[in-house]
Order: sequence, then C-alpha cells, then structure tokens
Amino acid sequence: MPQYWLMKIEPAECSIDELARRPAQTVPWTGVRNYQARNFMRDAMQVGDGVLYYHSSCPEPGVAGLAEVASTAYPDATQFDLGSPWFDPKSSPEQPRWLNVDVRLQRRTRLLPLARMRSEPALQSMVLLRPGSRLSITPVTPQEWQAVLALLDAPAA
DNA sequence: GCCAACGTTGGC
DNA sequence: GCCAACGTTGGC
Repeated sequence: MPQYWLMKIEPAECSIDELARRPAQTVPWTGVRNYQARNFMRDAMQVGDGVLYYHSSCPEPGVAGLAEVASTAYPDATQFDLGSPWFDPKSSPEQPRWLNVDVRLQRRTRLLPLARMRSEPALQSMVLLRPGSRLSITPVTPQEWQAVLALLDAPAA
C-alpha cells in the first residue's frame, strides 16, 4: 500500500526545474529541523512513496510536480557542516539528530497554486491547509492524492 | 515587511 | 513539569 506525502521546498533551494536538470533528478531532502517532520522520514516513509513537490516561500506557492521517495532515511550531512545554515552543534556523528531521505522527480506538472487548493472542496482535509500549519512534510491521504491528480489533469480554468 | 501560529528554550 | 520569552515559518 503506497503512502503519499507533501514536501515543501523553497524554489531557491531546489526548484522543480532545477531538480529536472540534475543528473539523477534526485535531491537529498536535507535541512529538516523539526522532529515531527523528521519522524515521518524516519518511521513512516518508504521507497516509492508518492510525493507532492511543493514550492514554498515564493511568489507562487503550490504543487509544482510529482516525485517519489528514493531512499530510506540516513543522517543529514548538513548538521555536521560548520559552514551550513543547518549546522547543529548539539548533534554528533555518533548520535545524529537529523535525517533525510532522497527524493526523485517523477514529472513536472503545471503549478497547482495554494489558493486553488484552498478553494477545492476535495482538498479541505489536507494537513497543509490547516490554519497555522507550518510542517514542511505532511501526510497526504490516497483520496487527497487522487484529487490533486484530477486537478492537475483537468482543463485549465 | 507584517503577523499569526507554532515550536523550542531555559529558568524556576 | 510549567510557562514566558524568543525564534521560525510562510502566506499575504
């Protein structure tokens, strides 16, 4: 039974276009510094899970493509990198605190804007849309996943 | 740049 | 273990 996720990334970090240009079309999902999001990667994600690739903190936030989980969780190298904004002095290689998975592009889609998602009845249950929700990784139900696919395949409004 | 909603920190 | 202060997220 496949599972589904929505994963936020700032396009400045790795946009869907940049992901498509990468040799393996894969990005290590580093920089997660929230325990709930980390635990999703560590405890629940499986290779092959579906991912809604979501652009955040940008002029047009929304789902920009479909991707998949391409690895199990492993220690996030940026936590040990003094020069990284994600360096964590409280973490150690012996007891790494932060993990990441790899994510591989399936296909770019047309942008499904956040505002459009908010207006779609079938998506009202999404964790993303909960007031004040800031989680960078959220579970998506099969029903929500199908509804997003339907919107992406529907004629443009 | 504003600000609401959260998460984390640290004193007690 | 409580909770106030502070920092962060992220849409607008």
